[in-house]
Amino acid sequence: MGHRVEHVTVGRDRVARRTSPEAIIDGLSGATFLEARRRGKYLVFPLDSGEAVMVHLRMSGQLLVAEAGAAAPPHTHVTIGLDDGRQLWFVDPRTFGEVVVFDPAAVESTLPELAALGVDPIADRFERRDLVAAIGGSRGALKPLLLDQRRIAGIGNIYADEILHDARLRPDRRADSLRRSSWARLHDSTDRILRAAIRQGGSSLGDAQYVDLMGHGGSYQAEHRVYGRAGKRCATCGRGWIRRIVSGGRSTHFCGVCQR
DNA sequence: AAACAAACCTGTGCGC
DNA sequence: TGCGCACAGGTTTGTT
Repeated sequence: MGHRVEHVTVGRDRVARRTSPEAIIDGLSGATFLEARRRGKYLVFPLDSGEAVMVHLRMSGQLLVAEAGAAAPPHTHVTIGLDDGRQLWFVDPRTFGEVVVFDPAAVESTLPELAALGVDPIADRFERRDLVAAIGGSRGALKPLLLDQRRIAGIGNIYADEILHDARLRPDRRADSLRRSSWARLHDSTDRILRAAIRQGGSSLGDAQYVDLMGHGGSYQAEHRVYGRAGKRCATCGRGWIRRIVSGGRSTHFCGVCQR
C-alpha cells in the first residue's frame, strides 16, 4: 500500500477478458495503491485515481510480491512494477482468474456479481439470524446453499465440507428441515472453521497453488477432517468412514455416522 | 426453484 | 517410459 505503479504488462489477454489489456495498463499506470480489501473471494484494491482493481484468483491464481529484477514464473499474466522496484505478479496456470480495473461507483454494471455478494461471515457482522436469513427459507440442500456466493460470500468447497462436518450436518440435508439447535451449530461452525483456517493461512493442497503474497503456503490442510479424506476413518467419531458424493456438481465429503 | 451438465484452462497423479 | 483418463480450490450458462 502507498506504492505507485510505474509499469504494467499484460502477458495473456484472457486475464483481461472482462475489459481489455489496455484498460488494465491504462487504469493502473501512474496510480497509487491505497488499500487492500476483500469481500467474499473478491480482492479489491482502491487506487488514488478513484478507480479500483479487482482480482479474483478462481482455482489456481496467485498474487505474489517479488524483489526487483526477479524472473517471473511460468503463467505470469500480469506484471506490475512498483516505485520501489518491487513487482506484483498475477500468476494463474488455469487462467480462470481475472483482473479488472473498475469504477466503484459503477460496480453494479461493471462487476454485478461483486455487487450481488451476500453476507460475508468475516467482514460483516454475522449473527445466527444472518445465517438463517441467507439460507433458511430454501428447500434445497445445505451444501449448495453454503457455496452460493449471493447468499453467503466467501465459503468454498473445502470449507463448506469442513463446516458441515463440524456442525454434524449432512451436505444433502434440506435447509428447511433444520431445528433451532442445528442452526446454532451451523452458525457456530461457520464462524469457527473459517477463523481457524484463516489463522493457519488457509489450505495449501498438493500443488501448493494457494499461497500468500510472499509465496508461503498455509497449514489448515493438516486439520481437514473430511475434505480429501474419502475412504478413511472418520477422525471425529471414529466409527464411520468418510464418503465422497457429488453435490451441486462439486466433490463432497462427509461422515455418514456423525453427520445427520 | 432446484438439480444437473457443460464450458472455460492447465497440470498432476494414477492405472496399465 | 509413455499413454489415456480422472480430477482439481470457482463461476457462468444453459438444460431438464
